[in-house]
Amino acid sequence: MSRTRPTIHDVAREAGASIATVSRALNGGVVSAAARGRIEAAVARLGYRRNDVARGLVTGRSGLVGVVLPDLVGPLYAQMARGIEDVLDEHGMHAMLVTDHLEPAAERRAIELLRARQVDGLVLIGSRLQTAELRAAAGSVPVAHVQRDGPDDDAPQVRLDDAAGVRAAVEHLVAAGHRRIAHLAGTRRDGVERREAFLAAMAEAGLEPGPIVGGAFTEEGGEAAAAIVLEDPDVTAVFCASDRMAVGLLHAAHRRGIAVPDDLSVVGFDDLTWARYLCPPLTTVRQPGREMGRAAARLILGGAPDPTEPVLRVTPTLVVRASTAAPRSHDPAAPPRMRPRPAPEEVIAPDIASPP
Amino acid sequence: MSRTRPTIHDVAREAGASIATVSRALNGGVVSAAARGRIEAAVARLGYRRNDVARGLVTGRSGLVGVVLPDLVGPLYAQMARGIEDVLDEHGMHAMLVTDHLEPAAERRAIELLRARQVDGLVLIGSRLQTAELRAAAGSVPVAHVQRDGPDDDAPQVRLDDAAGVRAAVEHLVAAGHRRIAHLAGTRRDGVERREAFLAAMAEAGLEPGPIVGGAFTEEGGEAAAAIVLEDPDVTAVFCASDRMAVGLLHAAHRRGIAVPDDLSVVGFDDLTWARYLCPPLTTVRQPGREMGRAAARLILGGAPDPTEPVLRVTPTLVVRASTAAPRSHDPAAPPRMRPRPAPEEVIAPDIASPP
DNA sequence: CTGAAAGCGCTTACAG
DNA sequence: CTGAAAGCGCTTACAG
Repeated sequence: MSRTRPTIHDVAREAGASIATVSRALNGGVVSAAARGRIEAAVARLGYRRNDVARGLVTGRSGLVGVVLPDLVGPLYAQMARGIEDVLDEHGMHAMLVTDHLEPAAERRAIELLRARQVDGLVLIGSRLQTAELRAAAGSVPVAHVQRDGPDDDAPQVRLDDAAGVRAAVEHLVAAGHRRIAHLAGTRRDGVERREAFLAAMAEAGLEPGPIVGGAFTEEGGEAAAAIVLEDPDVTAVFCASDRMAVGLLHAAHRRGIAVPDDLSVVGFDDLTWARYLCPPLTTVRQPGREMGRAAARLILGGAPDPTEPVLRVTPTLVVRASTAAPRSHDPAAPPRMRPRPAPEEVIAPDIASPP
Repeated sequence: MSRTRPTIHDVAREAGASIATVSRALNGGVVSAAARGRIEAAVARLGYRRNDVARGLVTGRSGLVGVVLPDLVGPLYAQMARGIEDVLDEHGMHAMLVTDHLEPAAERRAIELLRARQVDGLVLIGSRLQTAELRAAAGSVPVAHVQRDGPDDDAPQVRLDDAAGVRAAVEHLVAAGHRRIAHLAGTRRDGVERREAFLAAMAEAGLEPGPIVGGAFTEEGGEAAAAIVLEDPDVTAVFCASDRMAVGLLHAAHRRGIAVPDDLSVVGFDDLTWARYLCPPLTTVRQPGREMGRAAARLILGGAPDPTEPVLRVTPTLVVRASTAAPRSHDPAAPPRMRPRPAPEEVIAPDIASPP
């Protein structure tokens, strides 16, 4: 049992062939049946495995696609990564994932690190880099974007059809009878696009938009924005630019004794895995992360992108659950809308002793 | 603008030095200040980046740790991955993540793929492989396990102190006044260990264990198991081996009109990110995934493991939320426990047309 | 402090 | 069908 792993030379010696012949046998080249047999036997006997790093050095292809994404813990990006892996797998390639936590400096570092590892392509999720910064970091490595946050250029990208999703959400609320609809808007690029789509959809419905409050795409952002929106007593529905903001809104509403959906209808955006478990289960626009990942991987593998239309749009789906309903009729005799409840308690046990 | 990336030879020529000197300059070796200056200028001018693949070939170290994990979409494993990256980062190393979706064949493939990429170590999360299978696949690459599902051997591993978590959960329920406590048990190894810990904790409390039903660690598994457990009218509390099972139980209880926590207290296990958003927010045992990942990475980087005690135990925390309360007193005049409610509706909009 | 040379483990024309 | 040779981009003793 040698300490060091067998190389192609060991196989060649064991099989009585040259390393060139072993290499050909290993890669499906033309080799006599006899030689192939001896080589396969030697490989098995030695437990030989090809060193893909050395191979990549000479072929100039690593078989790796670098993926930089904000994080893995939010289910959406993880689903995108899964979609990328789906199609890479079909091509015998693999993904190398690096997170940047939405920091441009970290994104640049991630790209350079991936480049140093000789990735054959790069999928950037939610990239914030400008065209020039990106060119400097990625050099000549092919890049495909998913829901790019920075400005477009001719790099191929897949985007959600945000406008279609927003329109479906607004139409759903309008059809239910809502007239004054507020919006919790995100400050990132897709948040801005959703906000514009919200305004367009409201105009299309012949309605004045309700209050619009911007914030981070997070629970806290949603809670802060909700505090403002809920001041307006005529608002009967809120469209949130993300599920996480919707959670914050749900909290704020609960705290103020506003019942969802009886007093207030709420629509989210993304359909994160837990959206169906919320209280009440959230009506939301589903972002098909896995498919978006698949599409991006195909853009990378597909070779030259179509320069006339580098944007591939993916269509979202409205999922109707229990957080939306018809507005309560404006009966002045109806019970007051605000009846404060205590905040939900959460206690973390100070300590659990391990057994000694 | 050359089509091909500059190599160390280009830098050497540009700087009027040998590639050996350039290499030393790049790696912090002894180099005259003058040479260093010329080399740095040349690197900047050419936009040179070291090829880490070539470097790895000669140094025999890739700077990569392979991580194989069940999936990325469940937040727990993603958190473990994040913890691994935390400490790898501190050492200038990186993780390469491959998912196996709980399939042993996929796990073996993942390990071999990672080995072909010359990873310097392997972190296996929830590995199901036997000692011999693992040895065959991993060869001489150092391995550290997290919550290994297969049998132990002398490979270093980090495990949750499942028993301590279970004990805290049971003590919490007993202290609240519960006497008949059921258990939804998982069938994986940690599920079995939690089940045994449940029996031990009940015995310690001087109580008969309530019904114990096994199932998969999933929402469906929980729902199926719940159907059986809820047949027992004396059960006032259920301890679930995972949060996902608890979700299934919550659904089943809701469908039967059993109020949580008024009629039934529920405790989960894991504290997945959304556990706090459940209806009601779930009391659960928090599994510190990120810390477990950190610990595993340290095990890999730390060199020789301690063969006398290869298991590193991590302590969980009980998080008390709103799904547990004192049992309702057994007043025969109390309203009946069962009042069926309609299942929550979920409708997926058939289609959203994209703009043409 | 510096450079020529060997070598990491492979693939790929090029002759035979 | 097969092998000797060159080379992928780097690092590292070894002399100087």
